[in-house]
Amino acid sequence: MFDPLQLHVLTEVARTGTYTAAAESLGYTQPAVSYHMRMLERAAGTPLVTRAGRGVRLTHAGRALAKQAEAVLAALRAAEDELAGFAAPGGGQVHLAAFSSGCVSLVPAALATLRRTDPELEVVVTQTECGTAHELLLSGEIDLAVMCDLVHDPVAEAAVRPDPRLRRIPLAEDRRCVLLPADHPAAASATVELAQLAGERWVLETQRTRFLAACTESGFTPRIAATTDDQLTIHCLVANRIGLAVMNELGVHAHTDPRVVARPLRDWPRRRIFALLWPDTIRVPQIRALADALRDAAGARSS
Amino acid sequence: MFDPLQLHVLTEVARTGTYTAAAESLGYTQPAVSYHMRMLERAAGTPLVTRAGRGVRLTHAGRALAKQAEAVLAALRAAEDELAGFAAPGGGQVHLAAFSSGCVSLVPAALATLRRTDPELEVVVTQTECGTAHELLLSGEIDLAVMCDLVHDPVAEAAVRPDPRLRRIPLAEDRRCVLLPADHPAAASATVELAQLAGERWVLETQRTRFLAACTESGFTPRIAATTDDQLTIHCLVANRIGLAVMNELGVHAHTDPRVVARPLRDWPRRRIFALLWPDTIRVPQIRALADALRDAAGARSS
DNA sequence: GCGAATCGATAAAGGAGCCTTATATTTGCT
DNA sequence: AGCAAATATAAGGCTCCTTTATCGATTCGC
Repeated sequence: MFDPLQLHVLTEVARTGTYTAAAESLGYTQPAVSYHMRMLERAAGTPLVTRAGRGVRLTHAGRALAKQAEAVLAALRAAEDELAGFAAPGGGQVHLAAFSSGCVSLVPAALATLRRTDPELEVVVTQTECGTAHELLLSGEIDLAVMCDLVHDPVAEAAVRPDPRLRRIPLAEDRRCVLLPADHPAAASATVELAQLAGERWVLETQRTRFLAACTESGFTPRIAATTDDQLTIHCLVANRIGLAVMNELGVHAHTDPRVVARPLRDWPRRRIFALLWPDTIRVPQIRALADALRDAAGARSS
Repeated sequence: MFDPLQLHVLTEVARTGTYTAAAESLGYTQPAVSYHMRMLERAAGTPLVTRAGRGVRLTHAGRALAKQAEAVLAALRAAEDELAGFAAPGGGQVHLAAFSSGCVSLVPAALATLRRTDPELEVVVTQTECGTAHELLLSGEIDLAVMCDLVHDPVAEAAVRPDPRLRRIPLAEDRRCVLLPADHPAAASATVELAQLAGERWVLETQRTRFLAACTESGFTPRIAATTDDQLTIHCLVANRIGLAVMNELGVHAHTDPRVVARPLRDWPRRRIFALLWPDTIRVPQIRALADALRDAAGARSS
């Protein structure tokens, strides 16, 4: 395998026509060029230059190799150019996957922070379920996953047990909230209890087994006013007093209607939000910056 | 500039997934791979791998660089492949230019020799006048020129005065011959004198000033039977007794008709045939082989 | 033609880089 | 918990690279 440094020397010799000029152009001394050309000729197995009066002439083999050398050096420059994007302080790419609620709250906040601190950093965001985010992290397609686990939820808990080799960065705890009109009596207290709201009408998502079970535990059966899975629709229905709703705390902040407030449910299992990554990748500045921004975003939200 | 050895290490790490396997594949020890990857990361300015349990994982920068590394290594392999043709013992190319008479005599003989001694060597032959061959040699487009100078010919001598930096390899001395039927009385002697042939009819080339002047010196004016510049036509005309002809010794051997013989003219200026090349290029095996073959061909012809 | 200047070749010495052996540390599997 | 496997680190030895100094060859100007 040819040494690209020597190939560079060859191209300079070809360009300038003398060893001395090539040496000056390369910042070397003339004997260094002489040495490298000799080594290159030994590697090539054939003379590459011949003395011609004061300077040197390239042989046919020398001209052919010089031409190939240009291609090699161009490929090396291309590699350097591409890596310059990664190595640039604050630049580069980082790949992130997050579940839906995280995408509308933590991720935008973190990206807003990064826009100030690392304006050149490009974050590639993918919205997926927690299970596929975990897969993507294992396969290396993403650098960081924002996930959640549902404490005491036997179904979901089995799905998102993270690989023990991965590192968790706790971000926030997500409380289940009741969405209710701002002038509702229960809005007066900081938290609410399900039993207080036994007589209300409800706007529910399709996935409602946990909620119904909790109502049963509290001794009532909820009256259903509407069913929708769209978070924004739920907000509007509550604002127009169609009924109350339950929603994850993270989703609450995505849409702020003055007529609607959210009050956490007391004694409800909390959802833990955390980032997941390979332990050593925190050394990569881009990943570190994103992880820090996520932590900041979560901290600002919880305060 | 990245070290291609380290880029090779990177591609092997990417392929195998572990340093140990990459080291074995490369014939190194594991610490050597570890060292090179560390150096490569320092050159790249960003982490390229992260530990993932027992093995390592490439970062996005690492994967990008590995991809570029493939291109660099491919370019290096291409350079090696191309040079293999030049470095192969006996293979490669050599570029030659020769004047017309040389092309039909010395060059074919030399190439026949090379076909035996260096069957893989490719000789690129260009037929040019001596002046342009000299130019091509100076510009480096050819490696070797077969030329002639006309002793005592003031016109031609000025045109082909070779650059003093070039080296001459004498090949042969070319005598001017008379072409005559085999049963002609003058064919009995080894050489002929122009005065013997005062009564003959002649087949002449367009360029005939030298010959006419010589006839005048010998005291007669030749009778012209035909005029042509084609060497083969001249041969045929002589064979069919249309007339006699004068021809350079080199051209005589291009066509052997049993009815025709050539006899050198006495007291006629000789043409010196020589090869011209840059002094150091004789180190190149291909050029050396061709020069030797030309010398052999000239020696065999003169004997 | 002859001397000065320029260019390449070579030798020796100092230093940097690279590979190895040996050992420690981390991780995964049973 | 303990063994196996993989990476990280340290130190030694060897090679390669660059420089300084000098010589030989060639060119160009007077």
